[in-house]
Amino acid sequence: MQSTGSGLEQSARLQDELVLGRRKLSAIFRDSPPRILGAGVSLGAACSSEGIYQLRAGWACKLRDLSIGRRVIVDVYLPGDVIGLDTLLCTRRPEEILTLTSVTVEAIPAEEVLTDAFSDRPTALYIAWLLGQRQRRADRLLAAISGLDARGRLATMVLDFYTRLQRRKLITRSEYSLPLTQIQIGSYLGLTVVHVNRVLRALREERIVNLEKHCVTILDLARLTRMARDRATPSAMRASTSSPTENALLTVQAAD
Amino acid sequence: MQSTGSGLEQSARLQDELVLGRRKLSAIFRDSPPRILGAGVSLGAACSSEGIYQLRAGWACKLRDLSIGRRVIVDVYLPGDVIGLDTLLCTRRPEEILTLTSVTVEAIPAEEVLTDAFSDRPTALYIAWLLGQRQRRADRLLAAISGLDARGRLATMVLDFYTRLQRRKLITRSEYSLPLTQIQIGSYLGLTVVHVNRVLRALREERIVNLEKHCVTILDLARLTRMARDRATPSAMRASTSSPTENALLTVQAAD
DNA sequence: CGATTCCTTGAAGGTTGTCAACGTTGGTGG
DNA sequence: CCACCAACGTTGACAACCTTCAAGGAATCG
Repeated sequence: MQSTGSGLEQSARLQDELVLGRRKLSAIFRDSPPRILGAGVSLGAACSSEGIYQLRAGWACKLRDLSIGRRVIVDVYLPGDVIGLDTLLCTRRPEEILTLTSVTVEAIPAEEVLTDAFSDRPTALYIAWLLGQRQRRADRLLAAISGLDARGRLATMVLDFYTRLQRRKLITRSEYSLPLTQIQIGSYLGLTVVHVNRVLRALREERIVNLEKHCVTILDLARLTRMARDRATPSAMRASTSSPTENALLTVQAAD
Repeated sequence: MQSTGSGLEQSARLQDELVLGRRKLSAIFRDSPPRILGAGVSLGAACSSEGIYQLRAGWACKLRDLSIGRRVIVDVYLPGDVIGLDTLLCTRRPEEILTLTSVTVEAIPAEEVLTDAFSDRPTALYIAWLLGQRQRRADRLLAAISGLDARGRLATMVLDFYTRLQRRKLITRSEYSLPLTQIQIGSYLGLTVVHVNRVLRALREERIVNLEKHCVTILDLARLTRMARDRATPSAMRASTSSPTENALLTVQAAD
């Protein structure tokens, strides 16, 4: 607000409201009986009614068709994630969610979300926050696929799941279970199975990260982080000494 | 849904509410004086207060850092688009929006969005719809970059802007102005300038699409659409005759 | 145990990136 | 008006990365 000094106070109130919204949404979720589904089934087919879901246990992913017969994984959901908010208000194209493991989910029918959740300000705010969070995940993945090579993408993925699991207190050590097959990893990162396999072997031999039998062990967090940031290009150091003509996007930014 | 017959009626009411929400949000936007900015400036720097924006004219894009010195374009905004909703509730990391042309924008300060917009149900619904729309844009781009070669990505981009402009009645013929430089196109599609240039020349020579001097002319819509769907792989036709062992993601889907 | 999927590895080839150089454009100031 | 400069566009040669194709081994499930 324009009234000076209220910034911090408002920010704290926003936090409180978001926490309240989360509690309220969780309460609605708990009203529905939790369902248990096997691995490799479609959420839409399993739960007849449209709506949103929350994973209580297990992993799932969102698929998107490229053409007939070709589909890509565009998002991966971990325990605790809320699924389906982004397509709730989209009339056409029902989203396709696939379970990666056996899962337990709670669901809220679409109508109930519209009537109950959006009428309540804190809940609506929390939903918007969840949507923003999913968007940031998508942007991060997009940037990784668009700008990094296979090693960088794999490093990004491993670190992303690592931090998300850690933030939810689902792991403590630098080791976690990754239910994706190599085929699915390839579909998620825009690579072929063959190449995923090769790069994983290289990372294991270099003792950076071990990914075997659906189990990830981070061996060298520092190098892994560096790989997810920089591209392994020999000319990277030349950037500092490069002539006054630099990258355009950089230049425009520098003009700021 | 479970109450018979009310499905259609509810869906119609939802549409009405979204239209109402759009009108209300537009009204708030119009309360602010429109600003005119030059090309290549940061929205955040130009408008001191945090908040959301609506483009009335001109193009802009959202940048994301990969590492120091490397940034990619993760979204492109056209006239009419609302910007900044996804980071509104994200405390850290102010987003970086860059104008691609000179633009006129209207802004709503963050506090005002939180107090006014979210307290009103239709407006909150419309904001959620906008967030979902942006998410679908991101997913589409992600799928294209992850699964298509350079030709397919360029085709997807050209078609995407085409349909978005058309839907807003900003163009009628199959021709529009594209303010992105080839460098920026590369940054958006995960390609280098050199390669973007080569592929554009090929597409021009094949009389599929002409992209020159920031002006796009679609010459063969059918082939362009096909390129954005399928990957130009000689083995694509083998899929139909391929052995019982198909792609895993396909199989899981077929099991549904 | 068979069957299916997944994992693994090699060889070959295509797509894309890198490097380097030059042409083009648009803006600025002498 | 022209020279100059910076950013952008264009092209060629070469290398790196990644995919495709093929085949065999390992794991999983009924």
